[in-house]
Amino acid sequence: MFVARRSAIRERARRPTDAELDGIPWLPALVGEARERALDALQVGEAEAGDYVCRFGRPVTFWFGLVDGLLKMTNDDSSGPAITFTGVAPGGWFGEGTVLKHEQYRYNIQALRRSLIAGLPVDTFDWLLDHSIGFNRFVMHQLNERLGQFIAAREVDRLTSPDLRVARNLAALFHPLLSPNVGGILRITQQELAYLVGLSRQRVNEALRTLQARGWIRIEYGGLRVLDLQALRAGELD
DNA sequence: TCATTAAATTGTT
DNA sequence: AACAATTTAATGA
Repeated sequence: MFVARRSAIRERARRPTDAELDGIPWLPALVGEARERALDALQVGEAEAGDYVCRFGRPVTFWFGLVDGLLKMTNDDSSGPAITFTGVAPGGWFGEGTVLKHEQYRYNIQALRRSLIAGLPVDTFDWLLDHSIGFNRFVMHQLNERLGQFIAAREVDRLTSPDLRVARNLAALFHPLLSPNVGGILRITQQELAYLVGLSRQRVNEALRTLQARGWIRIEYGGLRVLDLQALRAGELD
């Protein structure tokens, strides 16, 4: 329903299971009718690596969240090279800005690996905004945090040290509020991280070893473990 | 459950 | 970019 490969739409949306619902961080904030409406309207769909969840210029149909997998948010690459803005880890929801204004999507969301996407239709989103204080609180908090993210991203872009850029990007992926479900371990390959940060895999590999030597992370097969989130977010090297 | 094989990921040049 | 080494996943007895 809402996952497209190239231009073909694949129709495979279904109702979320209980386990998948547990991965939706704003659901506990809803009570009564609001909760019922949300449960009734929520859909989930699979996205293969490389699939687009939403594309630049398309009309807004859903507010999206990531249940499992990894996504990246990029700009429109029709007039230049693609630039990755940020990664989305499980538990993260995105697009509320454009959903609020009923505009077109201003970016692409692409799956970096097989992912499970949840979608809330815009009309349900609107209704919840009008009727649920808990929902408003979540969205407002989310907007505020995202603003902080973009300000921080400008600092990260200025960093000359690849090691620090990798560190800050990891910290962003681990953001506890936008990604509440990533407790301690982040399953991301060095190749994926390279795409995300905009460095070669070799350089990312080297950076990760530096960070590991510092005791900030521990490299594991197919992912890594964050040992010192505070250092990744603000720590200095040398 | 274990051994074998294929696939994915990491480490190096 | 290519290659080798390592780890995981899949398969079948």
